Amino acid sequence: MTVRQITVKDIAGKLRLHYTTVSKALRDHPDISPDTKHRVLSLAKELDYHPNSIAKSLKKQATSTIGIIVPLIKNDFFSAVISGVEEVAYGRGFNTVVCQSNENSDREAIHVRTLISNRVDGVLVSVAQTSTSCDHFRALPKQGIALVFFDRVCEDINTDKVVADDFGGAVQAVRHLIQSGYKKVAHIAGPKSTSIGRDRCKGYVNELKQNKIQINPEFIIYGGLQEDDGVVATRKLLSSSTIPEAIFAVNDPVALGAYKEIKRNALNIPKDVALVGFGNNTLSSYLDPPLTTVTQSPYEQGKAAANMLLKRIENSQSGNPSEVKVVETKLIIRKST
Amino acid sequence: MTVRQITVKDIAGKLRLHYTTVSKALRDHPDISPDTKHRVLSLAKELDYHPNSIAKSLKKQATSTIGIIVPLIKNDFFSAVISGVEEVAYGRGFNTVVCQSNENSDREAIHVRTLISNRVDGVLVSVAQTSTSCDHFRALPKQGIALVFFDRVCEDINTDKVVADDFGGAVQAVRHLIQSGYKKVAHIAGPKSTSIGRDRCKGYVNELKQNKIQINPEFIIYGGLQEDDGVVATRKLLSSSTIPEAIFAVNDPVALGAYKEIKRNALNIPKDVALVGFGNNTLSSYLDPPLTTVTQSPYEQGKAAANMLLKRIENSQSGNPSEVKVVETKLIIRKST
DNA sequence: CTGAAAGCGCTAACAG
DNA sequence: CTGTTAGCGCTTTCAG
Repeated sequence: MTVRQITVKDIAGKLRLHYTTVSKALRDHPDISPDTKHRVLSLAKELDYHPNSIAKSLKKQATSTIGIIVPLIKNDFFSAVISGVEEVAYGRGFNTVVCQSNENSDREAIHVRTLISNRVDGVLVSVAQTSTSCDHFRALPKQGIALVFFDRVCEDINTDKVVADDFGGAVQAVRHLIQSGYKKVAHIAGPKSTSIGRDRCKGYVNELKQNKIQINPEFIIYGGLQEDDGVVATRKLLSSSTIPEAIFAVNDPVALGAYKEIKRNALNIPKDVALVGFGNNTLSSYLDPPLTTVTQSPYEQGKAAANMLLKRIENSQSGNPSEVKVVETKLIIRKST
Repeated sequence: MTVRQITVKDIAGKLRLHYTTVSKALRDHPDISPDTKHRVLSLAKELDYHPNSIAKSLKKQATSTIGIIVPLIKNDFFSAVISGVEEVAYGRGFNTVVCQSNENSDREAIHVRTLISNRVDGVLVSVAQTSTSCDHFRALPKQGIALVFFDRVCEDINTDKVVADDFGGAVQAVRHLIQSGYKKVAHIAGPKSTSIGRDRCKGYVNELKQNKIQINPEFIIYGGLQEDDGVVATRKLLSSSTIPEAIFAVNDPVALGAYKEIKRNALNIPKDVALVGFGNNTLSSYLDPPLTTVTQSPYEQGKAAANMLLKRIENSQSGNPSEVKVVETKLIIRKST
């Protein structure tokens, strides 16, 4: 007993009209008389007619759908970005499809392929940390699909981007540590393959130099972007010959790992080791002590990215040069420093 | 310079074959000779052919896509459910579309309509707290679209469901409080319109009765499911004539609100007021003191719900009676009690 | 104002 | 083994 869904033909049949007439009436086309429009509309409601957007998309060669690829939705930075994107997309009649890469490059490539097959009109992406190459994204522009990166971007692909001021945020964080009197400041850095990893590390190095502090290579530990990576890096730092007085972590999940490992060693934050994160994830304000960190307005980033993408979609012919939007960051000082 | 995407016809033209032959070759149909298959496949790769799933779906009258409607993805209970759903959906060749209701019944109804228009094969939903009526979901089964509820379910719609043992979990939580010596146990209850609100409240009432403790109506405060609701309810409890010795909150976000309000009043948890949540959200283990709560295996719930849904989709004709799967809950005792 | 015809890209049934 | 034909549900163009 498969239920066949109602189509324009069904309603045309009952009304003894041609189905194209019905189609026009449903779309409020000026051709059609108010009377027939009314009859069509009321029968449509009565029969519970739902237009088939599959068919419409096929005909129109456009789906009014955008894809969003993020590493992990449970990271509340990304959840907030998604909400921002939805806000503007829905407001302009677009739908969204959210895809998680799980920080996995292969999964990411599969999502790209699926989104192309589903003929989305545009894609927003924040790159997985295991994606050393960005080649799998090139298919998008090649297929005429708009592409905007946010947060973790691919520098060697020439498209619009939205990023936080990663360099500036890192500078603020490190400056605050130095001004608070910490001399031996270490950095748990993100993967060199990610833009945020590189830029935040540059900010760290730059600010130390500004303060004429010698860069100690043992104080820069490279790793991933998750909690576990913070644990591992901190273990290394705490077992080295000179223990740092303060740690600047590439992001809040990593800072959380550091936090746990520092506590596990029965050390006091900030007396023994001060700690700064990046991202202002919800969790950070609940730690004991609450974490000093850098906000990066994820909701605004999401809205900005969606607006850029829709602009590209709506005038796809224009070859405007690509834009990079940088959103402000701000240091939030709490008790961990 | 709109880029037209490659179709079967393009590759057929270059190979001087009929496009249906190409279509079959692409799908590895036994009709086609290995030689032509090979030529087709390699040209497809060379031209960067991406099959148009829109067209395929239209023809097949099936999209291999399931929709998931959740209140808020930033709640990590739901993020974890989504991951579980994705795990099984991807494994069986299905795609997912994640929709947030933002706890808003109207938004939820819009999502339902959009999903129907997009002809998804099935929908998974956890109901928004403002949805007092479930009527907007009835269109789904009526249109022949499979429907499975999880976590927050609609009891008056006859479909498959996956729920935690809400009653049992509440009983465990309250029993633990009583056994720990707390006599005056209050409950911050969820909306009566939600299944979790009702069932957890029943568990609370039941366990008090089991212990011959008089139910004090002033100790049951009804509210929503978010942090703010916990704040408001706690304010009420703390300003009443008799202050409770312990609070059982309907879920972790509400418990978090309670936690904040208790601390704001400079009261000690658990000495002045003990606190139990429900859900084991990530945050709960980081509070000070860490929160005693009830786990409900969100990842497993997601997998179970997806499996039930796919089973319905794959044998849509069979009118098997609807199933309700109950997943175990377990009390996690931390320092807040 | 309404109807007819064509086509979006694909698959399925049937013919050669 | 390959080709032909028809059609999924809709929109668009052109006739009536």
